[in-house]
Amino acid sequence: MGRQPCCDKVGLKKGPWTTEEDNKLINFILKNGQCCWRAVPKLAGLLRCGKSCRLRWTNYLRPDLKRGLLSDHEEKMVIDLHAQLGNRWSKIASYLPGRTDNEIKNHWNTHIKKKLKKMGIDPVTHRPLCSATIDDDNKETAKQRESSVPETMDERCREVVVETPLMDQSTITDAFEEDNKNMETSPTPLDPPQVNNGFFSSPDEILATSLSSSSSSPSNSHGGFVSSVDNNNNNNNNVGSLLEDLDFLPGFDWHHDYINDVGLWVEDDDYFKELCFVDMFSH
DNA sequence: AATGCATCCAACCGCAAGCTG
DNA sequence: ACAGCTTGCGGTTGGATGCAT
Repeated sequence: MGRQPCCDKVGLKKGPWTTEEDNKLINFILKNGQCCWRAVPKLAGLLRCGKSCRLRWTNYLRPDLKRGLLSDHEEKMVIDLHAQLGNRWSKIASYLPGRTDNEIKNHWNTHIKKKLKKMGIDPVTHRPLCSATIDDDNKETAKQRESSVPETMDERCREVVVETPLMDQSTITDAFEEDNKNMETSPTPLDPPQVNNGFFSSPDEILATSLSSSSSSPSNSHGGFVSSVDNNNNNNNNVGSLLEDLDFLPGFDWHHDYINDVGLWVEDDDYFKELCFVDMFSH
């Protein structure tokens, strides 16, 4: 027995939504909440399938959605997250409040991908492009590598030991800032965190030193500062931005691991080694 | 003004995961 | 364990728009 289609296609409308349809859907969901998308079109008086209604609501009508282009900061987050998660757009979107997976996916395909290529970075692997760029013949290989993105930090760490290091994130940041000079600038979405003498004032914040350095000096080749911020505090992303701006540790680069919600100063290729260290500490 | 091309993004499609009986 | 159903995800498409010629 074959699979039933998601909806009875006969007599159902497809294509762009009209204002009238939007209003019907908004009114219905605001009144009844989100439940049983299959039943929504019938109850809301729409000639659409439930899937189409769900998509319209989640990608366009939801009141908590941000509109407009992604900010520089959001773009950087997307790049960092993509480096760690691959094409898991919904997962990436979950770290960007008010943004949808579709929006991020579109932005990636139309803007970021192009920028990275222009900067000589492979948008699939986030590593410097070789002389041969990824053409159609190599797409399959790239796909396979992407599908094998390790789940845990430990796995990622193990992999990195034998692989080419990732592109220096500060290079990406600089290039993006340069590139974005010509674009419309948007204000930083969040207020910067309070910092006293280079240390965070909130009790939720910690500063830790590297495992590899029995001394706490960040000048150790594997040394780094780690900052963790309360999940409920939206300032976490700004901590990274702020420290980036501060030129806090000359010779070190600021990285943010959005998945584990930690930021850290690292030296060149030590990015994932440091992430691994953070992961070890958190378990 | 007309045409062709490139770009963008909302919406669609097919598949897989998750849930329930 | 299995089948059927719903929901969610990621890849892809095609219409709208902008720009160059």
